[in-house]
Amino acid sequence: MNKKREGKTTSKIFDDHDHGICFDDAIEQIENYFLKKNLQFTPLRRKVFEILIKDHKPLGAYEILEALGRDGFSSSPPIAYRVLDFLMKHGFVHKIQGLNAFIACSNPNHSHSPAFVICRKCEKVAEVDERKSGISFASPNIENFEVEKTTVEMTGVCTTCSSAAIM
Amino acid sequence: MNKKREGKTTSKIFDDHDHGICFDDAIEQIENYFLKKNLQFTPLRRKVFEILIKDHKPLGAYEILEALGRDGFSSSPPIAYRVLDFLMKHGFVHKIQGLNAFIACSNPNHSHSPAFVICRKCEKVAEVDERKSGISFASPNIENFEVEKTTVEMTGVCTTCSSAAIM
DNA sequence: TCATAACATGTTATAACATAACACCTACTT
DNA sequence: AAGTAGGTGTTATGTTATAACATGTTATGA
Repeated sequence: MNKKREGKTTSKIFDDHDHGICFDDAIEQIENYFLKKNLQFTPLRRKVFEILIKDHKPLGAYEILEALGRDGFSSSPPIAYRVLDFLMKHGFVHKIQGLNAFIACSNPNHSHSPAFVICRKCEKVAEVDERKSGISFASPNIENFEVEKTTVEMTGVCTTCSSAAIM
Repeated sequence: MNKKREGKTTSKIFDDHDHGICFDDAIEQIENYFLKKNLQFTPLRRKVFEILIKDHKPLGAYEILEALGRDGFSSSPPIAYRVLDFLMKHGFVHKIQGLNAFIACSNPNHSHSPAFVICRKCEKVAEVDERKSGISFASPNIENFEVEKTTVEMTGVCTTCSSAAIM
């Protein structure tokens, strides 16, 4: 999965991080959140979240179902969609519309209007912070329209892919 | 379809316009473009574009297929998807990811990275101009990542809907 | 003019994504 | 105990999209 670690320039935005820390942090965060809000962090919900945070890339609902099946859970479609809806509602999972796929949230504030950068070659996805990325959205209020949710997805090619291939 | 035209405040962004002018303009524009680029504006392509620009709201591929069928065209799925892909490639149609639907472009410069405002109640969609709307995207270049296409969709409730209903 | 290449459309079948509807179980409440 | 709410399981089906191949049409050039 991480074939290109030797020497090549890598895009900052897709930089690796310590999966161990990332994973543990994320689990702790979600546990605290559920505790505080008096929500059930059931084995199924935990497993779905773990599957997503482990892979750290967007997974289709049916991929998640396969993983669930391998781990002894039921794997009929509603199982995945229900849990995903629930986790999305609380900001721990986001849907990447352009890929019909789901990704664990990597943002500690659980924005409900994240922005994503998607490499159309390796399908890696990065959740970007407004500030850091240089992207900026003006007020979410557009002339009498109340914006509840903003979907922002930037598709292109990451440096690793563009430098590695003949295009 | 346009039940609320009497007196209520309407959201500027969804303001009505002269469909006749809009339609004619759009057809003329696309004709000119195809001519200039030496592309074929075939009856099928024309019809699909007309269906979209007439309705002036996002239509699902299968809705377009029904309309095609009613007008004597073939209505098997690939027909619609192929034409839609073609029209999208040239910027005359956009896909609204959040609705799995397609809409004719209302922007004369055929941006390939438009922004949309979507009312989740009436499902009206407006294509907004960066400048006018107060939305702004910074450079499409994010640290070594070449952005090719940006999807921006803002979902919420328009004034007409929020003032009309009990929510 | 006929071969051919490129493009456009037609058709069948199927893949991929998502939800409706109902059943059952558990935990908590009154 | 009966009632309610939340969570999961299951079957069936609905919706969206594409693969693969067949046929037609137009432009080009030998």
